[in-house]
Amino acid sequence: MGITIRDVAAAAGVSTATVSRALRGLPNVDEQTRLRVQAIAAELDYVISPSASRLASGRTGSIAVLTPYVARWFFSTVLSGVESVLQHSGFDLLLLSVGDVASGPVAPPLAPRLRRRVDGILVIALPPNDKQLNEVIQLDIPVSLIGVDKPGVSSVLIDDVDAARTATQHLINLGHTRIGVIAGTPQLSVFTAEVDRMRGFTETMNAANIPIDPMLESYGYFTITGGEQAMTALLTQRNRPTAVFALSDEMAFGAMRAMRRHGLVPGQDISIVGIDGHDMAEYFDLTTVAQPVYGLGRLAAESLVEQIRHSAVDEGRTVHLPTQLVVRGSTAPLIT
Amino acid sequence: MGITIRDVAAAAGVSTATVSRALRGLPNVDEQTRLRVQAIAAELDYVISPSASRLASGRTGSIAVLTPYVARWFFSTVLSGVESVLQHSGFDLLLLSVGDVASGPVAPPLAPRLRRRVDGILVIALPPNDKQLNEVIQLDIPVSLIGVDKPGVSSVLIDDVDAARTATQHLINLGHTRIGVIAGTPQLSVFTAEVDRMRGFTETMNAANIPIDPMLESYGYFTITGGEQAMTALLTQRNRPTAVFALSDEMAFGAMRAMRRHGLVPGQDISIVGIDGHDMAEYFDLTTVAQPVYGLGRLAAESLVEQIRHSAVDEGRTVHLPTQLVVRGSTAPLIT
DNA sequence: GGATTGCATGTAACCGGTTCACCATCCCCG
DNA sequence: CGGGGATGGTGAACCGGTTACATGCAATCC
Repeated sequence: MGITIRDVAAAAGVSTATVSRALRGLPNVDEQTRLRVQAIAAELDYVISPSASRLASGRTGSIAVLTPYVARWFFSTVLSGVESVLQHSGFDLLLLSVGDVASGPVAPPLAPRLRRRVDGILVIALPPNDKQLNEVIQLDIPVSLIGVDKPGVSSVLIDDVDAARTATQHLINLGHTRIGVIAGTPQLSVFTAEVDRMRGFTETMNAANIPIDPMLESYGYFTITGGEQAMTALLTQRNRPTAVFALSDEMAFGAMRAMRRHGLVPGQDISIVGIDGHDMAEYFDLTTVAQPVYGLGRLAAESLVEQIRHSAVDEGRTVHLPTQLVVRGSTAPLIT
Repeated sequence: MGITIRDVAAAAGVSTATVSRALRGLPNVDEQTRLRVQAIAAELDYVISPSASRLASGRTGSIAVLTPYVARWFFSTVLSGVESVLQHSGFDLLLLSVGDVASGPVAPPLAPRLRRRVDGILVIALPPNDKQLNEVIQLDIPVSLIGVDKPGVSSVLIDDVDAARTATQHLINLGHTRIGVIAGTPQLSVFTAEVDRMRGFTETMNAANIPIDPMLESYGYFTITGGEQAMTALLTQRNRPTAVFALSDEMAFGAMRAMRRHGLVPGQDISIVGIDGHDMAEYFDLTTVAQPVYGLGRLAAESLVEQIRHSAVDEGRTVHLPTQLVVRGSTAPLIT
């Protein structure tokens, strides 16, 4: 039903081979011819058939984005960055949600949904030992990870140790010594970010010769309500912290709410700092170590596209993007 | 390089035609044969080539989702619902962001990115007269809208007039008569939701014989900071409202912040109600008329898939999903 | 001046499925 | 027992591009 390349070729008085070359900007086409072909293609409202092109060339022109959540801030923001790049790259963006938590009881297996279907895969923050992630890596398609690190696979993320160091040092610089921490889970999860952020905290405390009170460690499971409960636990200590480092902004939000419930004003009675640079952090006046989430997505997409275009086997390069301490009202000097 | 249907056919001792039918569950295949073919296909780790299949069949097996924003709550939540359906439907989900605001100065034209490329299109909350939306509708591909209404195009959304009625009536029932409203824009935008919600407000006020004070109408442009400014404007009136209806939850969040800045406690000093059922509404203890955002995405995806499968020309059906008033601490009876 | 090189273009064999026309059985029934 | 239908299966012509190879021709080289 549609216009085919043969129609264009006939109208232009050339062969289909020439049309194909002309429209794709390949060399060895006379500039005059190219212009004529382009003009006729436009006039005929010709659109190349992706299926035919893919079948013949073996390239799919698509990149898959795998994410455990579609609607959560971090993930959707990364996705947004990815999309902004792919939009102009000529690659189609296939969105797949994965992971146990995601929709539906049992997600269909990934391999058939990816093989012969995409030229590259971007994975957002799947734990480095995730079963599905390993499945994807076996596929022998270029893969780039976002927000996690895994040996042998290229990835884009922040230096989480450093980010935690910055946050902790900020509290120390303000004169705090009784510093609580809202971690993720009691037994450090397999997640690199969590492990690294805890390490940054510990290292910095040690370097400053400040004792870490195990009673001031609480767990917020990276959710708002978790953070609220964790802070509540900290507040019921006989000897409260004067400052708290939350491993993520969302947990910090919850913590701030807990403070208010207890009649405390964040930044005034207790200082709190988070990590992430969440959209709402400004609204909450939360001091945070911001990571360029959108930028992570952009950079990962850009480098994957390059990798595919040049079929460069950029295997395993890890790129760290810089973070930035954003000081707001939730942290203040210790009043003695 | 990959295994082709011919390999499977050879191994099973049948023709490619039979393999094709067997694997796709078409009739006229002996059950024994089907099982044998399936077993061999599995054993050979055969994956059908989508490009070849698409080229031959003319079906693309893909659905495009067009959205002006990827990372905003409403849009990403709808997207999540859509994804949860498509994941099990066998359709690939192509994500395209569109609209002026989106990434990049000039978005590439849509038609070439959609024609011959998708079997159906889902559009999230594009204004009904949007240029790109009209462009998409011209394409003669099944289209379903989410969150907006447009004559002749099927759509899934809530009854915005009714939602606003519910919110307003809730305030009236609590005894309030001096009711402010935080609208979107001064000149009602082309957006149906905005127009309808204002209508619901006006109608309900009129029905209750409560005068609408033009001084108590303010504009928040559907953003948090906009809502904050709008509320600030209302608070600087000589005669403050005792209750405020915000057309969206995000504007309500901003409004609540403005209240706190003025030393007022939402629900105690001034009641406020929003519309949306935003994720954070519970956190803010905001009374709201919740819409099933995730469900909108699911339903739209399901009906589009059905439409494509049966090539039913379900032209123009509008489905309204129910909303629910969720009463929280931000609204309370008027204290006289 | 004949051979070589380089460029623009044409020819046609793919890519890997889908599907239509057609055939062979086998069964049922008058 | 012969004809009419199902049923299960085959062969091959597509689908619409891409690309290796061949060709023609003018410019360049020794």
